[in-house]
Amino acid sequence: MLDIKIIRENPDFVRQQMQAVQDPNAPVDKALALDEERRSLLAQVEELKALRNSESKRIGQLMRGGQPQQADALKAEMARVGDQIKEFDDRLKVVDEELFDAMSRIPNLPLPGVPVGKDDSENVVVRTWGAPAPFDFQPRPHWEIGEALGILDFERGVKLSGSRFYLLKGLGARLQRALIAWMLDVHINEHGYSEVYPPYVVRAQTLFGTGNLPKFAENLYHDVEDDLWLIPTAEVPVTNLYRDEILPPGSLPIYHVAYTPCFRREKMSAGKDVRGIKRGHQFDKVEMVKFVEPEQGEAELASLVDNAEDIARRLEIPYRVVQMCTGDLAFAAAAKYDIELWAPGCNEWLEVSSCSLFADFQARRANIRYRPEEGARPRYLYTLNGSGLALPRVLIAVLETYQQADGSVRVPDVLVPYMGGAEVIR
RNA sequence: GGAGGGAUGGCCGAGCGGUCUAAGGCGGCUGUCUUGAAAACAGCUGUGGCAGCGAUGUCACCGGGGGUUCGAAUCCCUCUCCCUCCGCCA
Repeated sequence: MLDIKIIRENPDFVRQQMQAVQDPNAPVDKALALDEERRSLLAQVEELKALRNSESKRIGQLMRGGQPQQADALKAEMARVGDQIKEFDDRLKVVDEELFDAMSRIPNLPLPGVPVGKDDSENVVVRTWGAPAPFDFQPRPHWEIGEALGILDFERGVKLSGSRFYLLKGLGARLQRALIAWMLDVHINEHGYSEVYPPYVVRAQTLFGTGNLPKFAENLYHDVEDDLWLIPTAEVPVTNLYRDEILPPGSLPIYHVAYTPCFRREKMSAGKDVRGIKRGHQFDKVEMVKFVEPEQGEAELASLVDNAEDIARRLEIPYRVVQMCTGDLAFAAAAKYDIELWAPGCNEWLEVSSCSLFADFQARRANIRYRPEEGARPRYLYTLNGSGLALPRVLIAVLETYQQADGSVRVPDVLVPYMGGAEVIR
């Protein structure tokens, strides 16, 4: 959610930015009109309420002073004022709701440095690390490698849960567990994050705080009986940790890392990426979330991206970093970088991390503030998050990068201690 | 799942229709005293909206929402959460 004051004071700038993010129909002008109506109504109803407050006090005095006639006359008068107040309040409630709805549908403004572009074709590759090692055989895609090794089972996954579910077995399951444990350890021990184990099901209000509801409800699994929702990413519970709080001076920055499964219905991407384990309804992810002071936003984004890249570097898998142009920015993001691992078997770059700076957009929505110093007024903080990294795709990249001519897969050096010493999956 | 009890300011806690502009205490800040500190004493100490350059004014907020009333922390309805006991359970 944007600050209405920004729109009020720079309407032309905001309209122009809506063009840049390819959301020309964002209800900016509607919000402006509602804001004006709201303030006008407020001024009127508050004047009436001030009158009612003072006169009600006087009624009390008259009654105690034994002047019930005067009190009754005043009561009748205030009853009429009360009716007027009710009319204004009813109208104000409607206007408030409409304004909130309009504001909820206006996307974040991109940072000044974000390249302008209409869609993903104008995203910018900002750097590439490593070079694909040459193969002296034809590298195979992970679904072939995994099935041949007996560590991936698609058919039984479908039997249990339907399409887009699969099983990892034996050293495949262990490899994923090793990746999770190792990635968490790197972020905790070397990047300064503290680990969080959050609930995997949350209430609607929590999803609203991160912007997943109401706009993206169709991508979420929903338990109707208890009205709980399965999380689509750890970003949801972790960002909401400090919802409706004012963090005391000295709290920031806060870095959290969490491993959770993620659940997505993927109705919007039906038919895409059906092969392999690239896009399932359930996947695992290690997620980094930061709460920082506004002044540190961009520097924190840079270090967040580097923390994610570090995982790829340590795995010795070539990757590239792509900056989203204005037209491809997510709804809530002010700036966003993706990290893509090279997968030689499927012959494509796999998005394994998405690192975003939200500025105060989420903080405003979730009402997360901090007090810069003792006695100072609370300010909205800045939130950031990034995958570090998303699992099935890292698994794909490992299997395809480390595959050998005989169909076996070498275990990356950093993971061997987490694999009970196993150096090769065969 | 059953029965009962609760939710008030940073914390504890009073308040049960009008001086609530929320008692009192703790904590915090400032000042007096002191070489300094402690103690004592005095004052200050929530969040947000709107109007204003500002001083300031005004409104709202006692778990959330709705209602009764001239007037609600206080009465009524409803939801959420917490606690205690019983049952069940990894």
